[in-house]
Amino acid sequence: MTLTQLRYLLAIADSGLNITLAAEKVHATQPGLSKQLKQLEDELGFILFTRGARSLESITPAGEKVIEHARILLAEANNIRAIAANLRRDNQGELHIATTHTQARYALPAALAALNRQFPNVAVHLTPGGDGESIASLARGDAEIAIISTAGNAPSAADLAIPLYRWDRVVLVSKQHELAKLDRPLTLADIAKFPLVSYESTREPESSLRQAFSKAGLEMSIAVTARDADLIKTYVRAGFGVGVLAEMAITPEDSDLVAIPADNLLPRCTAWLLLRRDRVLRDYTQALITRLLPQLHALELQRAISDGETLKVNPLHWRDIARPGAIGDFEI
Amino acid sequence: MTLTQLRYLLAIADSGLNITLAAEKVHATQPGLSKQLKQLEDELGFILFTRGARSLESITPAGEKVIEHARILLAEANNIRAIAANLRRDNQGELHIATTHTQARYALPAALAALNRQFPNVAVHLTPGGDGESIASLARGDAEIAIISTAGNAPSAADLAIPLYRWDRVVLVSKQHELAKLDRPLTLADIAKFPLVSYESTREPESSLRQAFSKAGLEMSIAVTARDADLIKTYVRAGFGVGVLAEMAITPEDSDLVAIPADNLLPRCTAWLLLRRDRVLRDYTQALITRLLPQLHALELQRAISDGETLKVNPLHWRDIARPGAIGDFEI
DNA sequence: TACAGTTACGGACCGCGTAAGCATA
DNA sequence: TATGCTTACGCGGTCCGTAACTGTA
Repeated sequence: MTLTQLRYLLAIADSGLNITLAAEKVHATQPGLSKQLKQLEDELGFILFTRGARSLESITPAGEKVIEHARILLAEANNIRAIAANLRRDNQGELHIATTHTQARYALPAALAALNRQFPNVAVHLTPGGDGESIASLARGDAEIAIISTAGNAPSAADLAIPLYRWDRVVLVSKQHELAKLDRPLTLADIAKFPLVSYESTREPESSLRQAFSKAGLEMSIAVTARDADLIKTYVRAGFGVGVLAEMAITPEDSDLVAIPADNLLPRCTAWLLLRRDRVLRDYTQALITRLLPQLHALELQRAISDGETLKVNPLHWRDIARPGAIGDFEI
Repeated sequence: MTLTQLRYLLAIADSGLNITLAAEKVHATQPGLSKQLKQLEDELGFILFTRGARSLESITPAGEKVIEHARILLAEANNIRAIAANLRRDNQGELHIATTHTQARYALPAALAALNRQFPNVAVHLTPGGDGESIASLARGDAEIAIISTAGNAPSAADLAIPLYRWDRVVLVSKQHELAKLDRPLTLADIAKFPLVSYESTREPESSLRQAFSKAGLEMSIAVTARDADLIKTYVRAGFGVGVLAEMAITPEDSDLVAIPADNLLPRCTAWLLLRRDRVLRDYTQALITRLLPQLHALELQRAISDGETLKVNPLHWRDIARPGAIGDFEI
C-alpha cells in the first residue's frame, strides 16, 4: 500500500470509475493506474471494483470502506504538506471556496481582491452552489471553506461555523410599482398580492420566506426563481413580479429600481463561514478569514480549530460594514 | 513523502530520538532510517529534529505538528489493513488491552481464554497500568481497547465508553480480626480505626474511597498501597491493616480471610470498556467485546462506532455474572 | 575507544511510460 | 471499428543493506 496507490484509487472513484479519465487528472498514464490498482487489490486480498468486460462496473462494499479511510489518510498527507508550505512561506497554492452566487458576487470581491494583492500566486476557485451543495463540497474536501446563510442558528452539518455578518432582505420593485408608492410601511400582505421573483432556495418548504408567509396565513405565488441575484433583478425589471433578495445584492447601478427594506417582515439572516477542524489551513486561507472577520483574533481562530472551542463572535450587520467594495475592503 | 518515511519518523520519535533503536523496531537498518528521514526533511523543506553532534537532540515544533498528523495518517493505513484482514478472514494478529491488574487477573481470564480458543493465532498483550495510563495508551494508539473503572459516570476522556459490569468493594481482614467478629453491620467508622491496605489509586485526592471517608468526616490512614490485588491480600495476611479492594479479586483460595461486603459503605463502581471511534476493529476484537457483553448486539456496536450513537447498555452486577472462571466464560 | 549518525556504493526492486493485446458495444 | 482495461517490456529511479566515514564523550 502506497500513497500513490491510494491517490489513484480516489481518482478512479471520483472519475466515475473511468481509469482513463482518472489518469489524466493525476497526470499519469492509464496502464499505470490500472496496474497500481491491481497491486493494491492484490495486497489487500480482495477487489475494490467489480469489473465488466469493458470497464469498471461498481465499487464493492469493501472498496467503499477502504475509500472512506483513504480519503482521511490523503487529507492528512495534505495537512502535512500544508504545514510544510506554511513554514516555508511558500505563498502559492489554491483556495476553493464553496458559496452562493450572491456572496461571491457582492460580498467577497473586495476581500478576494485584497487577498490577491497580498498573495498574488494563490489561485482562488469559487464553486457556486446552494447552501446544501456548499456544505457537501466542504465535507467532500473539494472546498477548504464554505460560506452560507441561515435565518437562524449555525448549520449543524459543519463542525466549525463562524458568523460573518448579519443581513436582511429587501423587496425590489420598479419605481412605477404600486408598492413603491405606498405611504405606509410595507406588510407581508402587500407583497403577497404579487407574484414573487426570488432565490431558488425559496422552493424548499423550509425556506424562511415561505415560512414567514405561511405563519402569517398568507399564500405566496412564485413567478421566477433563480440562484443568481442578477437574474432576479432582470426579471423584476421585466415585470415578472416583486423581487425578494439579499440587501447585499443592491448596488448603485440598481437606482432604476426601488429596494424597500424588509427587516421587519422577514427574519434576519446570518452569513456563516464554515471550516473543517481536521484540515490545516494555509496561511493565505487564514489571511482571508481574518480579513473577513477583523474582530476575530488569529489566535482565537487557531484555538477554535485545534481545541474545539466554540467561537464567540458577535457579527456586525451588513449595512455597518458595507461600502461600495464590500467586506474586507481595507488597506493592507 | 511516503508511508515508509512517516513510519520511520514515528519510530524515531517513539524511540526517544534514537535512530538505531528505531531501526531495530521497524526491522530496518540505521542508515536506512537516517536517509529516509533526511529525504522527508528535504521534501518538506525544514528539519523535523534538531541535531546534536552525536545524536538527535529534540523534535522541532514543526516536527511535532507533522508527527501528530502522521499518526492519524498511519492509523488510517492500519484501518485499511484491518478492513482487509477482516474481509480475508485472516484471523491472526495482535490485540493490546490496557487495563488494571485486577481486571486482567480476575475478570478477563475466562473471556480471553475463550477468545484464544476461537482465535488461536491472536497474540493478546495486556498492558497493566492505572486508569489514567490505560486511557493514555488508548489515546496514543498503543492499545485497541482499555478497561477501567469509575465510581460514577463514564470517563470523559475516551470517545466511546461501554459499561461492562458494576461491582462493589469488600473489606478484607483475617478471621481473627475484630472486624470479622462484629455482630452488626460494618460502618466506615469501624474501618477508619485501622490502617488501610488498598489500591494505589487511593493516593489520589479524587479517589472515591478517600472521598467517602472525608464525606463522613473521618480520617483515614493508609498502610500500604499497591496496584496489585494479590499484593493487597499479602499485606492483609501480614497484618499491615484492613484491606479494601474489588470484590472480583476474592477467590476461593482466600478462604483464610474474611471478605465483608462494603456495598453500603462505598459507592458502587462501574467497569467500562473504552474504544476509539476512529479505529477499525478486527473481527477478533469485536468477538471479545461481544463475549464480554453478550447482551450487546454486534450491530448496535457497529452503529455506535460509525454513527456516533450513544450506547444504551444496562450493565449487570459482577456477582450476577461471576463464576469461578469470571465473565465471558460460556461455551463457544 | 566506543557509540551514534551521516555519507558512499552497488544490487535489487519497482513504478512508469510505450506499445501491443483483448474484449465488448 | 472505437473504446477502455489489461498485459508485456524496457528504462530509470529509488530503496535497502553493507561498509566506510565523521564527530563527540
